[in-house]
Amino acid sequence: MPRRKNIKMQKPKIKEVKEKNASILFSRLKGMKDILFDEYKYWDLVIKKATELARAYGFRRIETPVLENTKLYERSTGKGSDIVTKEMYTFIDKNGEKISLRPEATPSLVRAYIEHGMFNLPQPVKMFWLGPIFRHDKPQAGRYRQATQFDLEIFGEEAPVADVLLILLAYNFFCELQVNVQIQINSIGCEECRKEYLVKLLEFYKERGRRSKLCGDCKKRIVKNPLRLLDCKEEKCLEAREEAPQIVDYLCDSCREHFIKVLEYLDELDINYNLNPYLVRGLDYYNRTVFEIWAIEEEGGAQGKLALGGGGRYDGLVKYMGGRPTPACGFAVGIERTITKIREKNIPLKSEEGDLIFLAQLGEQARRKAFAIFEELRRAGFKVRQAFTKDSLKVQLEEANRIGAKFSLILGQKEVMDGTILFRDMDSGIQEIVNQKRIKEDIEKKLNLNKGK
RNA sequence: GUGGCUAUAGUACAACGGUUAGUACAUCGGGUUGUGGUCCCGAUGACCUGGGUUCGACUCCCAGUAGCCACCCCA
Repeated sequence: MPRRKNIKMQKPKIKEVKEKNASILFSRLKGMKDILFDEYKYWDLVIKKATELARAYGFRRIETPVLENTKLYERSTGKGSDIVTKEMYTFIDKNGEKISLRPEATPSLVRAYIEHGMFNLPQPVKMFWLGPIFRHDKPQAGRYRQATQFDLEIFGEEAPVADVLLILLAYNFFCELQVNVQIQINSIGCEECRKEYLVKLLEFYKERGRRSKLCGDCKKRIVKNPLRLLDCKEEKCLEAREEAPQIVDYLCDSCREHFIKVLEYLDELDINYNLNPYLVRGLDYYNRTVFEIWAIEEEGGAQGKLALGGGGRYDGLVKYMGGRPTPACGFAVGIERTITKIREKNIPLKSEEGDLIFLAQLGEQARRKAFAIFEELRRAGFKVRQAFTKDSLKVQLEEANRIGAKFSLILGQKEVMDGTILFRDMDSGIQEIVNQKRIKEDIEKKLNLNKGK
């Protein structure tokens, strides 16, 4: 027993599982998830939709390494952000370099834009990205330590259309997957107007002792990151917030104009949005337009403002990261959360597979022959399935039934002898004997007949 | 980091302070030797770990661990 204690202390993540023969198995790490067979149909659907839409809007795919230098995130995501201070998987590489598993996509994409001289490409550069991100957060509903994001970025376009294009794409993504969402949108202005606003905001909180009524966190925020005061969900803070000045009233002329344009487009496109003066985002690099995509609760679900995606404009980041001054904006969608929503709605998914044909065999000789037939049919483009590891016909037909095969081809000793094969209709159970040479033509004919029904 | 709830076969759930811990689905095998979907029969398979209370704990208590959920934050 003391032996086990030692193991536990050295490798706290390894969980022992008792088994008959006392072998040790390893279980998943906290917050990590296996995607099993049945769930994959949702992934296929969502990823296909994401890729299709991104291409339709002129975005091109890019992938970046899972590991990056930690400094990349410290500089872009922000040294003060929660992501960098407490959620990153960071460790020292064998060569002494401090590296991190990517907690989000944007920094890598900014890096790639600069590193590959993409400012020499025709602007704007529109890219999409699909892959895992890692955050050492405490897992709960819709939150994993490894999550998958669908991310889009537009570099080199200052016009409000770029913001709108992203929102439109995101919105369509969810609509077409039949997930009801609402866009939450706000503008947090540029450095100039935000500065002015923050002065007003602080004044407001100092008045009438409002400050003393805030929750502990907010008392810290007031010094460190006052914008986030608007974000707090504590009741007393919500109360104080009610009469607080709103940033939209303090935007400078160009920021206001930009924001109004965005909203005008959204109105015209009939996108369901909510102008949310309290929406600010946690990452340091945003300016002007910020938005989140919230799932609309189906029924009675009082709370649950689960963000399915979020993004905004970050005009200063590329320059800050060492590139040329380049306006940019982007957004990310959480794939796992999207899938959760789709599953909640119980929308029946059509299976991607078409008409399946099952090839059964009986006896060693038949099995050899069946291999050849299988290859021939497969190469001809038929969707043939088999269970060559099984001997009994009963088991094979069970399998055929399980996968929903339209027809089964049965090849036994007798059929091998006289060059025929049995053709069984799985719905009716009617069988006929067919010449092996005519299999393909016959399948074709039957499948067509079947469609006619 | 803070708080709440839970812990029984692969999955979903039961039960009990005491002797063979049930049920459903799944899995495997059978219902005469070459025929699936229904039905019938059978088999495999579980009490998170440690301590305490007790004559006796899967059951009660405590701790640990894990999972779920909420806060925080976010996708």
